[in-house]
This record gives sequence, C-alpha cells and structure tokens, in this order.
Amino acid sequence: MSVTLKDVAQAARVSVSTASRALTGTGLTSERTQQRLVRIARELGYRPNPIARGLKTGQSRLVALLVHNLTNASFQVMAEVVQARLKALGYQMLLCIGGDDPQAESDTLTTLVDHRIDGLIVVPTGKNGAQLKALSKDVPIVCLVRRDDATDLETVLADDPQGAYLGTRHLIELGHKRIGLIVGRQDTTSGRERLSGYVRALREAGIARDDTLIHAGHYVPETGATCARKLLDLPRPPSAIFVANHEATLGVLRVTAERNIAIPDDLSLLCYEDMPWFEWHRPAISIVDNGARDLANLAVDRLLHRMDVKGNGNDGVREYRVGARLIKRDSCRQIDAPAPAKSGKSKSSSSKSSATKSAKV
Amino acid sequence: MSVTLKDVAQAARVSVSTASRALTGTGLTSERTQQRLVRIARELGYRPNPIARGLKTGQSRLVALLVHNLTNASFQVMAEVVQARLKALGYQMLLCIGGDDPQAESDTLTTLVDHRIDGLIVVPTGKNGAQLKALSKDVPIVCLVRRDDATDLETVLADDPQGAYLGTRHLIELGHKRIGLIVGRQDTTSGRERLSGYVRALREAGIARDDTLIHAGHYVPETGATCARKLLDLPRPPSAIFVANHEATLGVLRVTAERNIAIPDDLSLLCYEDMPWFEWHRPAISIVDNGARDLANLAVDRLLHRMDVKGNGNDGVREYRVGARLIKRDSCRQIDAPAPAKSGKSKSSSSKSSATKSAKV
DNA sequence: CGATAGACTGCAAACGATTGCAGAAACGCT
DNA sequence: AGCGTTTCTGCAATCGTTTGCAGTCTATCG
Repeated sequence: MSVTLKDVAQAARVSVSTASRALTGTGLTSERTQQRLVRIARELGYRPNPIARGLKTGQSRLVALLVHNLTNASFQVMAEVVQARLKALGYQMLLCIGGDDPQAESDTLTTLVDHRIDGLIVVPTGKNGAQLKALSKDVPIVCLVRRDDATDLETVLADDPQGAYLGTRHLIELGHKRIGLIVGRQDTTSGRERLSGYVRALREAGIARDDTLIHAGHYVPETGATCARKLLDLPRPPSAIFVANHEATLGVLRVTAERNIAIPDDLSLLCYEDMPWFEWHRPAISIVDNGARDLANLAVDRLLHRMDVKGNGNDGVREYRVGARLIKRDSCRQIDAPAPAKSGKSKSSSSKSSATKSAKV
Repeated sequence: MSVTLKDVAQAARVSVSTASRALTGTGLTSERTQQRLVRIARELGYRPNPIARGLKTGQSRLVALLVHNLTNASFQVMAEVVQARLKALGYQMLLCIGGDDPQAESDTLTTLVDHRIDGLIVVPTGKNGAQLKALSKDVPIVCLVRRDDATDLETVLADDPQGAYLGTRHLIELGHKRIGLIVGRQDTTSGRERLSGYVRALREAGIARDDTLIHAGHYVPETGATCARKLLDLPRPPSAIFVANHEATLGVLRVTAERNIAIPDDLSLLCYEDMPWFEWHRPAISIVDNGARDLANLAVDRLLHRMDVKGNGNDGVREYRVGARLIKRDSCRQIDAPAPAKSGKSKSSSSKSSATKSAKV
C-alpha cells in the first residue's frame, strides 16, 4: 500500500536499521549515506508510519483537548489556538467535547489514554479528580480555565478576581453606585472569584454591598433574562449591570430590548468574556476580556514543557493566572455628570452613541 | 506500565492468541474460556492498545473532520454532532482547522492519512481535488457543505438553491419587490447556488432581475458592511436585504445601526444560516436554516456506510441534499400595506421599535 | 476399538518502526 | 605491520496485537 522503511532500505541497498537511523537523524550514520537515504526516501515518497513508531516509542503525536462545548466563544478560540500551535509542532489535536458532564468526561479520559495521547489539556468538570490524578502519572496534563480541587495539577486560569474587579471599578469610575451583578454558580471557582472581585471594587470605593443587586445562576441566556428582570424590577434598580458571562448577556439584552431600555442611556451594560459579534452589536458591548487566546497559549506552553521534561517534572508552580483586560466600547456611560435637561434616565435616544449619527439613507 | 494481553493470558494460563480470540469474540474459542478470559481481563483492568491493534489491522479508530474554522456557527454544531456520533461508536474525532487555505488543507490531509485515519469528513477548499481523489483510494471520504468539482467524491450538501429560493419567495410574499442580495463568492458552489435560488424566485414572481441589487464577496462582516452600504446608497435602495451568510450579517447590522435604519420598519432583513444569538437579538432575526445538524448527521451516516462497505463501494449516489427551511422571526415585515404617514425611509427613530418604549427604569 | 471429524488451542509470523549489541571498516598511532 | 580507536553498519529483538497454520483433544461413528 504505502512506502515503508523497508522499501527505502531496499532501494538504497542498506539495512532497515541504517535507514531508520539516517532518516531520524540520530547522527550515527555517515554524512553520505544519510543524505543518500533522505534523497531516496523523498523520491519514493516515504512517510513514516506514526502507528508503528508509536508502538515502539509509546508516543502517538496526539494531544487531546477536552472542553465542555463549542458554542462557548472562549472554547472556540482556545480550540483554534491549541490546534494551530500543535499542528506547527507536528502534533494532531484530538478535540473532545464533554458537555460538562462528569460521566462523559470520565469515559473520554479513559479512551484518550488508551489511545496513548502524549498530552492533555482539559477543562475539568471537577468531579473526576481522582481519575485525573491517576492519569497524570502516565500523561502530562494541564487544566484550563477551571481548577479541579481534588488534584494538584498544573492549572492555567483566568484572573477572574482581577477581571471582575477591573470591570466593576470601571463602572464605579463612570459614576455608577448601584451596580447589578449577574454571576455564575457559587459552587464553581470562577463564580466565586468573579463575585469576590466585584465585592472588592465596591469595598475600595466605599460603596456598601447590596445583596439584592447580586444574582447567581447558570451561564445560560435564560438565567441572564431572569436575573435581569429581577434587577430591573427592584424598587431602586441598578444604573449598570455587570454580566459575568457572555451567554447570560444574551438574556439580558433580550430583556432590555423587550422593555425598551436604551443602552447605555438608560442602563450601562458590561460583560465578561468576548464574543465576535459584541463589537458589531449596536451599541458595541464593552467587555472584560478574559484572555482566552492567552490562556490557550499558556496552557500549550506548559503542556509542552511537561512533555519535554517527561517524568512529570514539577517545577513548583501549580497555578498560572492570565490577566484580564478591559475593552471599552459603547455600552457603558458616564453617569455622574450633572444631568442636563434631556439626559439621565429619560427615554431619549440622543446621547453620545447616537449623537454622531448621520441622517444618511 | 499498563496491563497487556500477555498479562491477561498469563493470569489465565492460556496463550496470547487464545486470549486475543476470546476477548475480540471471534467465536473460535470455547464458551467457558471465553467467559473466563473476559472476567480476568476485567479484573486486571485490561484495555486493548489501539496502537498495537492498529499496526496489525491498519485501522486507527480515528476519524477526522476538517473544517475551515470554529467561529462559524454551522461548523460548531457540525463538529459537535460528528464528535457525539463518533464517540458513541467508539471512534475518536480528530478535528482539524484548515482556515479555507489550500496549502493548510493539503498539509493536513497528508498528516491525516499518515495517522491512518479510518475516515474523513471534509469541507473542501476546492483546490486540492487531485489529492483528495488519490486519498479516497485509501480512506473513505465524504465531502461536506462544499463540493470539490475535481473529484467524484460523495458529497453532502445543503440545498442552497432551495433555501435561497425559499427565503426570497418569503420576502416577495411579504410584498417586497426590490430585494438586495449579499451572497458569497461566485467561484464557490454555494455562492452560485444561492444566487440561482434567488433568481429563480424572482423570475417566478415576474420580477426583473436587477444586478445592482446583487453583491458577492467573502463571508465576513466587512463584506457584509461594504455591500450593505452599496445597496443602501442606491438611488432606489432595496426594501429588503437577503444576506446569504451569517457572518456577513454582522456587517449589515452594523451599517443599519450606524445609519439608524430600523429593522424591520425601514428595512427587512433575512439571513441564511442560524446563529445562537439571532433569536435573542432584537428584533429576532428571521433566517433560512441550512440544517447544519442534519448535514452533519447525514455525512456521518454516509461515512459509516462507506467504512463498512470497505473497498469504496459506490452505490451510485454522489450527492445528497439536505433541505433548508425558513424560520420566521421578527426582522421581515409586510410591505404592501398602504404606507401610513410616518413610515417609509425617513431617518425617524420613532417607528414601531421606539414607539412602544416605556419610560421604565 | 480405531479412525475421523470437529472443536479448541498454541506456535510463530506478521504489522513497521526503533534500538542494544556486536561485527566490519577505516583511521591513526607507534 | 600491528594494534587500538573510532565510526559506521547490520542483525535481531522488541513494542502489543492479530491471524494462518498445525497440533491436541474429545466425541462420534462404523
């Protein structure tokens, strides 16, 4: 079927071993035969069989990435980044989708090690700590985005406390005093951390924490909508909402649209994590970028490092934090200005965002 | 390291071959030893090594999916579907991202066959027909979404002519006579087909084709924006725009926002392919659903079929079409009603969208 | 009772590479 | 020339399975 090492060796009238050494470039072969073999191999179109090689060396040139889904924009860019990096290094990426389901995660993990993957980057559900720990003896593993507290695996995390702090402070600086927070479940690291950043910014600014302004739930549009309604139905509704997740943002936008609440005139909106269409949306939505791209890159770096060092060389560091950054667009507005006649929370549609409108069409 | 067939055989005091036969269930072994071996294997936690098996059998239990990117919502759901289906069958999915770049595609293809993948589902760039054709002798291949005209590979396509026809007809039925079309490059099948569907609907309705209303370009937001501007700058701008791609839709929305064009009051908008946020957007965007999920499922079906039949059993059919369907939401409006005073293409921001605003908040 | 078919089982050779070990060739040195 | 190095090459084993072939055992039948 395809050209094997044996064919090359025969064509060159040398033994298979010599051919192998010449082509893998171990330096144990003479310059002349080396070049000759390389030439012949090329002429014959020889391509080494990774399966056979893998059997002997125990490596597969396969690295797996296990994420929850692909609808999440962060996971998308991570998958793209990981794939690109690995490909450049001659690895193939096995992309697995666990759906945040412990059982599926567990199954997937075992098949992956069966396949003798050379490395694994995983967004853990947090329910398979024991298994992950056991696996990490055989395969280099790096956790991404979430930590699995039952393990001591190297983990690359977004700096959620800082990101949430940054975002909240931004809103405070714009003059907001009542800032609604829609945040993730409090039994996840990120949920807790984002809340803590928010609280810290409030405290620093000397603003009292008001628990009626804080709502936690799953990262889905429905939750966003529900929480937004609760916030807006408050006797004294917030002047700004910080949505700590992009999926939930969809729900919030829906509610503001339904109720005809103009952003940012009637309500400022700040979102955690980017989505491609946020900057095309009108108004373009300001965000705290969790640095998905950097996260993925760092995870790959760490994984490669571990794969090199072999033997699970722990160099002490267990946790890496990737800084978040604020990207200001048009969905948050200054609020402390002495309200001019037509501004404030009227239903006017003529503030900053629309001031530059052309009458074109 | 891990327990091998030899270990199992030893524990059971049989030869490796017997163990192999018992565990793979060839039926060539006595009921009793069969069950005994299965038991022992389980007790020892034996897991067959796919690499070793692959070396012998020439199969890898790996199926590759090669798409252009993951930002495209259709590709996302396809990837999810393919992954789920394959996993259920004990295959792992190799997800590759080609970026619609012929060179990358070509490279990827060769590494994939190196890895002895058992099957391939590919969204071809159309520039590597020869290679694909050659590969298809070794590996079952199914093309998805796009056809590669240089090959006779089995291909699963969206019914673009029908989808475009459906969408256009919908707009016509709503009374639109001048319908702008923003469509893909005309050197792609889908680009041409979507145009043809549009043209057919027009013809059927007895509306003359107006080429100033038709713009083609890449499926990216920028193109959408550029084309939208051209359309809106026309002396007689269209009353509806049919955007034959969701990415381009972003650009269109941006332009309508910039120019304060209310949808659907000032302009009806219909989009090809769904995106998760379209139904959360306000107004919710009407679409022609290309049936990404069905496409992926069918592609997997066909691939499995080919993998079974082995020897590239062609059963004649070369092309499968998956029907598109119209999903009406809120971005298209009836236009033939005798225009009331305040409608039309004024720059007013006070049509339906803002008329119902509550002063809430 | 012996022959023979049938049902299991084991031996050993693959699959395509890598690699330890030892032999061969080439070289420099005295 | 003889000897020790060094450098290169080939043999053969190995990785963990599968599988053709031949051998063993039992049971059945004439």
